[in-house]
Amino acid sequence: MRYHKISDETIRRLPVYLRGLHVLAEQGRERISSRDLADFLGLNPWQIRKDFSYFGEFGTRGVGYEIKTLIRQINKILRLEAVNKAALVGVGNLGKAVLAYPGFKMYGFDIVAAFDVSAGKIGKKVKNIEIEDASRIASLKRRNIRLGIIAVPREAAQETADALVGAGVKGFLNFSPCHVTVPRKVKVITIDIAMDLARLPYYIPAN
Amino acid sequence: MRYHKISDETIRRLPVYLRGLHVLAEQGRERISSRDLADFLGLNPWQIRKDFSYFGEFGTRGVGYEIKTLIRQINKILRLEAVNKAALVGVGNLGKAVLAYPGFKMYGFDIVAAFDVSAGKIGKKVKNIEIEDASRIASLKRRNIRLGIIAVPREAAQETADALVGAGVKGFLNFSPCHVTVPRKVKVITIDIAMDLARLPYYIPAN
DNA sequence: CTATGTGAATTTATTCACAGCA
DNA sequence: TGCTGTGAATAAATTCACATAG
Repeated sequence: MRYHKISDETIRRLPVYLRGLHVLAEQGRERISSRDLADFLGLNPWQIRKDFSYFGEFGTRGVGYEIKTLIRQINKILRLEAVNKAALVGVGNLGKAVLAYPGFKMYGFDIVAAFDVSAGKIGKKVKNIEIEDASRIASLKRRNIRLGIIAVPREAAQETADALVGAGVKGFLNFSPCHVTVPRKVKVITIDIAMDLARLPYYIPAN
Repeated sequence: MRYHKISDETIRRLPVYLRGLHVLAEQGRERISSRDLADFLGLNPWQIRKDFSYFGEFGTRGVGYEIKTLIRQINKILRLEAVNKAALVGVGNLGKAVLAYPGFKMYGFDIVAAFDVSAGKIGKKVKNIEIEDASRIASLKRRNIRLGIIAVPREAAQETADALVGAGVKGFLNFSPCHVTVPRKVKVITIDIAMDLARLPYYIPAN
């Protein structure tokens, strides 16, 4: 294997592989071929082999890939080996759903703090996490929390992002439907569920 | 302008443009240049001009684009001109957040039905929508609902997808963390919020 | 004989650079 | 002069095809 910078598209697919591999591991499966994995994930075998080849040779010719090895390697590439602590800002409907979402654990995420501006929510507990005043976001720095999740109304998104960046947060998921400006070094991934729905009618025949 | 099949990447960006243009329109702005729009959205001007050029010439050289015209044209391309009715399956935490999410209205979506399997939920109302028994999904056919949103646990995702397809649903958002198999003609867009969070640590410097 | 790993070919997407219109 | 619209150039991603290892 030669050196390659792993492309963003490959990085985007790694969690997809990881998700599928975890399901297969739970089912007690130990090995899988690129073809079977492709069928399971709805992708194609070349893509999978090419992606895997970017970060090493883990398969056995004539046999396939060992699932545990793959999981370990992908976790390593994505830096998911240690637990990643994250903070949520905005405990509305979406924020609560995020707190309750069971899927983060598989990737080693732990949401350990939650903030809101509403006096009615501050001090209450949701999923065993006490909601703190959003003005205390700065405390994330000494708590060594480097990931954030923004689930506030659009108008408050930029100031929330600024506060998180000020608190030393290095990357966050932004559920607010707008672009937020951050320093070059900070990574933002924006999710807008309505936007994804919005391109569905395009793909549907007129009648 | 010559004929071009509009690429999937361009289609993916159209809702982003739409979202920004709506905000600008609300602010009372009437015209905008590709450069200013690019700054506002965190994209670059060439991309925007190229994308717009795929479906017509709407700008005025030396001036820019009229916001209302752009909104109308993008809505037309994405088939968002008429109201699109949608049905939700799975009224858990995420499902409730989806029902309460205000962002769908901008794109002309109206969630008009909700289903769940839990006896404790059936018959109750959430956001003015009565939760129906999931076994009644077939009724979507005569109600002429062609879009679905799946927010059920992974184990139930495939059977839910099958039920929706059986009820004539042509496309759906899948929030369940797995691939679902559907006929060629049906479009599925999968959103897994944990997967997006999972690629964040990769982009964050080790320390 | 099977399934990986990977250069090469192809396709697709982005960026550039500038002609042309207001 | 300012900004659009778009071919051409570049870059990136996907797909193929097959040599190679077990």
